[in-house]
Amino acid sequence: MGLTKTEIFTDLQNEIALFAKVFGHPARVAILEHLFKINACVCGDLVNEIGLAQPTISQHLKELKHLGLIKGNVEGTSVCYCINTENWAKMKEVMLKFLDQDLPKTDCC
Amino acid sequence: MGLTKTEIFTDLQNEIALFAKVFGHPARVAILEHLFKINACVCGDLVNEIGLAQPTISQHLKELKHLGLIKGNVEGTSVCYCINTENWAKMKEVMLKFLDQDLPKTDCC
DNA sequence: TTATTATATTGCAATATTACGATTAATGTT
DNA sequence: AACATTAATCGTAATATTGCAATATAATAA
Repeated sequence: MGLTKTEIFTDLQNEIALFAKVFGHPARVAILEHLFKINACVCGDLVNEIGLAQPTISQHLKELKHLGLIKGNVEGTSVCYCINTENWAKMKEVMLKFLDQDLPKTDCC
Repeated sequence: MGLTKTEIFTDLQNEIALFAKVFGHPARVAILEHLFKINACVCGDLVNEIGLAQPTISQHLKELKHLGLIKGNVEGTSVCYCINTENWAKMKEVMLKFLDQDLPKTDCC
């Protein structure tokens, strides 16, 4: 059906999946890495930086913004993007708790 | 097109996206959490534990196994699954490096 | 051998995602 | 006002994902 049955999972499980999903495309990974590298607002050059068409980048930015991981600020004709550090920290906390599970080294099978 | 242009991204960006993608579904998150909680091989009861049909669970397990995050061990008529701790640690390293980027608190926009 | 049990595979329908051309909207420039 | 620039939105085609019924496979039990 292509329709995820979110209702049978916990809120936390769905939240983890939503965050993970947004990282599940290399373009969005690249966008975020660029924003971290530049460490400032980036206006415009994301389309040049990543090799995808402008509407495609715009779509990826929308998803990142929708989850609150980046902020967009209108600056004249262009829009400047940067990491939303507060929300990034919140996301990180959730994801680290999930990833940081550990088991004794003894594999059972 | 629905076809991710992996060739324009770095290997690392694609690797991060692949790991993230597999976490991008709550059923797979739930399966992993269960395996960590039980802390042993789990035979059979994953279908009961998660509320999805057997073929669906089997498909999710296949994806997790394909990325090397879990192991399956045939035990009579059933198959027992557990976390592949080595590969989990490797994945964690990659993902932590990506998530653990930090910026000064001063938001630019 | 025949049945039983447990899991995998196949096939398919419904929905989601990715990508981009064309267009629109908003602002700045002349 | 007319034009230029930049980014968002719309529409659409191609592909991917999700979920499950039906079936196949594999091991054990009777």
